Amino acid sequence: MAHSATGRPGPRRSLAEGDIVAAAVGLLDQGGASALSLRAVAAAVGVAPNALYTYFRTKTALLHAVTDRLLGQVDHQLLADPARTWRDRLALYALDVRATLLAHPGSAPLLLSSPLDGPHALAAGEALLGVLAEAGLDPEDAARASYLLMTYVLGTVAFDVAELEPDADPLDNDARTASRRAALDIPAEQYPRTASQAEVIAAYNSTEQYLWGLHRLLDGLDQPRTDGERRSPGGRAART
Amino acid sequence: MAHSATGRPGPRRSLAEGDIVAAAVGLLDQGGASALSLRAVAAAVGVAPNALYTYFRTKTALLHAVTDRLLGQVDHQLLADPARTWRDRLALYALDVRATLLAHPGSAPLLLSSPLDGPHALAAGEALLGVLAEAGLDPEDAARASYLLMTYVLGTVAFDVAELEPDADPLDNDARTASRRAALDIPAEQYPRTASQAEVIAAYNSTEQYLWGLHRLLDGLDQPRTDGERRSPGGRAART
DNA sequence: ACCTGAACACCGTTCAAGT
DNA sequence: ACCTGAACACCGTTCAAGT
Repeated sequence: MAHSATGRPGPRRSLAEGDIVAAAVGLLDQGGASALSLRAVAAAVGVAPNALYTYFRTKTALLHAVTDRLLGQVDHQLLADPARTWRDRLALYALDVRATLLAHPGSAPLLLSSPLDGPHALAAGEALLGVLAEAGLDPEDAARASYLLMTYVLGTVAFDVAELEPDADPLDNDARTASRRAALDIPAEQYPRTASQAEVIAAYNSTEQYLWGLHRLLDGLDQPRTDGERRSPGGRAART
Repeated sequence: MAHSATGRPGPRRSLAEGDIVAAAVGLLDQGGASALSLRAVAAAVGVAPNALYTYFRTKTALLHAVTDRLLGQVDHQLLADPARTWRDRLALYALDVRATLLAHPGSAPLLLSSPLDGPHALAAGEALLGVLAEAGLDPEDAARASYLLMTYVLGTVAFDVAELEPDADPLDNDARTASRRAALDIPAEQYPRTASQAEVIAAYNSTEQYLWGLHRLLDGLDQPRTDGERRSPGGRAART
C-alpha cells in the first residue's frame, strides 16, 4: 500500500481530506460498497483507523464527501450547451450521470442516502433549474421537476447496480440483460402478462429502457396539466 | 424476549421461516435498518445466530424475504377496483405503497436492493400491467411503464427515508419539511434559482410533491409519443 | 492539530460436533 | 434436519496518551 492516494512513495505529504476521499473512491471502485470501510480507507492512506476522525466526524460524513466527489465527475456543462434543445441536453446529461455511477459500483445507493447538499450537487441542481426554465416551466414547477428527474436517475441506477454480481462488468448492459433473461422463470398461468413480456423485463437494465422512461417523464413535463394539481391554498404559483 | 415472534410463551413451537422474517420486520420497525442483524434476529427468535443458516443461505436471502413480506402488506386490490379510473387507481396504490414503506423505516433502501421477484412482487407487477393495458398502452409499453412507476415510487421513498433522523416520526411529513427548511442554507448569489425555491425544496418530502411527480409521469404515459423512441432494429412492438 | 495503541461492543459466516 | 459452542476475520467508535 502506498502512503498516499496518489501512489507516490517517499515521505508522506501532510494528509488532507481530499486524499482520504480519493482513497475511499478507489476502494469503492475496486471492491464495491462493502470494501469501503473506515479501516480499509485508513490502511490505504497509511494511517491508523481512528486517525480519520480528525477529518470526518463519522463514517457517514465520509460517505457524503465521497458522494459529492462522484457528482463532481459528471460533466455539468452538458446542461449548458446552447447548441442543443433543452430536451437533448437533459437526455445527454442523464446518460452521463448514469455512465458515471455505473462506473463506480456501489455509488448509487450511496447517493440515494446522501443529503445531496454538497457543492457539486448544488451546482448541478442550479443548472437543472435553468434548463427547466427554458423548457417553459415556472420556477416552482421547475423545482418539483428537478426533484422528479433526480429521483428517476438515481433510483434507476440504484436498482440497476443493486443486482450487479461482483464479478460482472458494470458497463456491459447486454451481458447483464442476457443473464437476467436466463434467470427469469415466470409461471405463465399465474402471471400471463408478466410472462409474455419477459424479454422487455430482462432488458430493464438497458440504456433503451432508461431513455424510454426519461422521455415519458419529459413528455409529462412538456404539456399542460391534466390532473392532480393540489396547490397549497395560500396562492397560485407565479408564472414569470 | 419471547421465544417466538408471536410473543406466545411456553414451549417453543418448531421454528419456521415465517417466524424469522416476522422477527426481522419487528427489528426493522423498532430500530431501523441498522438494527436488523442476524444476531439480533436470532436472539429475538430464541436461537443461536448460526441456526438461521438452516433457513437462509445468507443474510441477503433473509433480507429478500423481508422485502417480499413488506410488499405483501400493500393493498393490491386498489389496482383492481373497477369503480375507479386507471389513473385514480394508480395514484391510490402509489400512496398506499408509500405509506406502507414509510411505516417501516429502512425498508425502502432494502427494496431497492432486492430482485423483486418474490410472489407478492410478481402479483403486484401483474396487476400493474393490467391497469396500464386499460390505460391504452400496448403490452411492451406497459412493461416499460411499470418499471418506470416502480422506480419512481421506490426511489422517492428511498430518498425520503434516507434522511430520517432515528427519533423522528416517519409519518409526520410536515414536521420533517419544517426541519428540512431550517437546515437549508443556500447562498443566493451563487445559486439564485435554487435559493428562490427553498420552500418547495424543503417540501420535497411532502405528499403533494409525490403526487405532483406521479401525475407528470402519468401525463407522459397518457399521450402520443413525441421523441426518443429507439426500438430495437429487429422489429416493431406488436400492437395487440 | 494530528496521530497512536488498546479496547469495547459489535458484525456475518464457517466448522466440527451433537441430536 | 435442526441446532449448538467456539472461532475467524472483520466492523465503527471511544478513550487516554503522546507530539
